[in-house]
Amino acid sequence: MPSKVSSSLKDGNSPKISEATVSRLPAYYRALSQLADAAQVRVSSEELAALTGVSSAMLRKDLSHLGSYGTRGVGYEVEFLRYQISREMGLNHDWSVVIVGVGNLGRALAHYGGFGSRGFRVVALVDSDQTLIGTKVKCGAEGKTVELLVHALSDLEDVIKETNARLGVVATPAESAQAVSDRLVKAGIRSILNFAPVHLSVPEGVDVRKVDLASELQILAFHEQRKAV
Amino acid sequence: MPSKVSSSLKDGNSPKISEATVSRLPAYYRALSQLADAAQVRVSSEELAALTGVSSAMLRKDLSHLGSYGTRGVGYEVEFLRYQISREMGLNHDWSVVIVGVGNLGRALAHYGGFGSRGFRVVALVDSDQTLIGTKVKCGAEGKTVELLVHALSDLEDVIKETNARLGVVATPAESAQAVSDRLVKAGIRSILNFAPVHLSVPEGVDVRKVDLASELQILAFHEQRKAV
DNA sequence: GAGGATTTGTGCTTTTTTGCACAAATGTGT
DNA sequence: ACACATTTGTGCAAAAAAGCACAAATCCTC
Repeated sequence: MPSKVSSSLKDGNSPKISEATVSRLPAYYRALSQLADAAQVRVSSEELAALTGVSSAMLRKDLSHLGSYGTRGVGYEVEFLRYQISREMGLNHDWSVVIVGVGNLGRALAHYGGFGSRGFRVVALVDSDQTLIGTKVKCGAEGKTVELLVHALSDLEDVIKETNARLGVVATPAESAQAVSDRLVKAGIRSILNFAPVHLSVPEGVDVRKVDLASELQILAFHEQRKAV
Repeated sequence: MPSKVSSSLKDGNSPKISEATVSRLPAYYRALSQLADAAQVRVSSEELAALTGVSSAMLRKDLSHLGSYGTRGVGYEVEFLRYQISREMGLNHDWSVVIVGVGNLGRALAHYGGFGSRGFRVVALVDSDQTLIGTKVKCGAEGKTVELLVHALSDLEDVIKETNARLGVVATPAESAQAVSDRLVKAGIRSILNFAPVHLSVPEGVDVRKVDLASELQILAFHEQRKAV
């Protein structure tokens, strides 16, 4: 409990880390994991920057916001830095994820191995399609697959309560996304990853990140068109 | 048709439109399509901003970069503005997409209906898995599904040449992503959408956009952790 | 056709993000 | 123990993005 004077910043122990930095931390974390797998002990800002596609100066500044974890003239200890980032981002414990919408995308997400290996566990699948409810879907990558029952959308609140899910993934059609989002929020979810191509309005205090596949292609198309002389 | 002098900007017809603006245009486009479907004729910056989750001032400034397509005191003509954006982004003609990697994610992307309806056509599937090569995979949403043959990775260059694909999607495991990217570039692809959790290095002139599902969850987890008091 | 109500387009300010350059700190070799 | 080669951490400058506020333009009513 922070009882100290909160300097001039928000609260006691969150030194306010910029959004741009936060969005790059996962890339650093991934690269460090890769280096650790290769049994590399130390890494320089230059090398880590190259692996993640940022400038070394930016990397150093980003990391400096977490603390002074490097050694001048030497570099960073791979394992130590990786741990510090994971701690800062709350990846030292698993996060439970509920996926709403078990269509093609929802199933692909459930299967996706990248989650499990990076601190996330899909604990529940929900859909409104009567032909899907009650069926079982394989979750997780090769290592440890689990079969999960598809629950009815009407049971959403109970499912969230029972599984203690903290993160919600919306993989429904655009039409139902806002309604699903509302129910997720009502059930206590305050962090949502939205794959539906609509903007979700949520109350203050709830975070939404949007992944819009078609938008990404459109942005590429825009630049591609400019290239053609 | 505005044939007037192009003010004092860069070159003849590319008035340099900021990256932040470009990244928001797809959202405007989608919202306008939605309004058009609902047969709405006019829209104010306030309304369109609400639909897309930006401030009305920012929306107006974004649109002003494309040209002066609104009418003061009235708003914007939905269809007209939609057309202007689609033209600016090159969505008035279809873009051919080749997907490399036909795993869970690749298949989900192939199925994904959002592409077809927004100017993109998946024209080729490629994989290195011998058990997949030669099989057929359904592409596109309900409306018009097409079955596509999965080609061998070794035929990548030919496939791209024959299908005239301009956009490449990398949906392979992290290990093979860089090699695939290199070959896409060598085959003439200059716009890549990367779903593999690695940074792709590409030569000057090639654009890469990255979609990292686990990263998105990690960013949410970071904020979620800060919420918990 | 004049006045009032809207709503866009944009100059200016503030904030955020990136980039540069170098001092401070560490290790090394003699 | 001392000069030297590295490499981090960071103050400051530049650039990009976001936000504010209001003049300009349009429509509507009487």
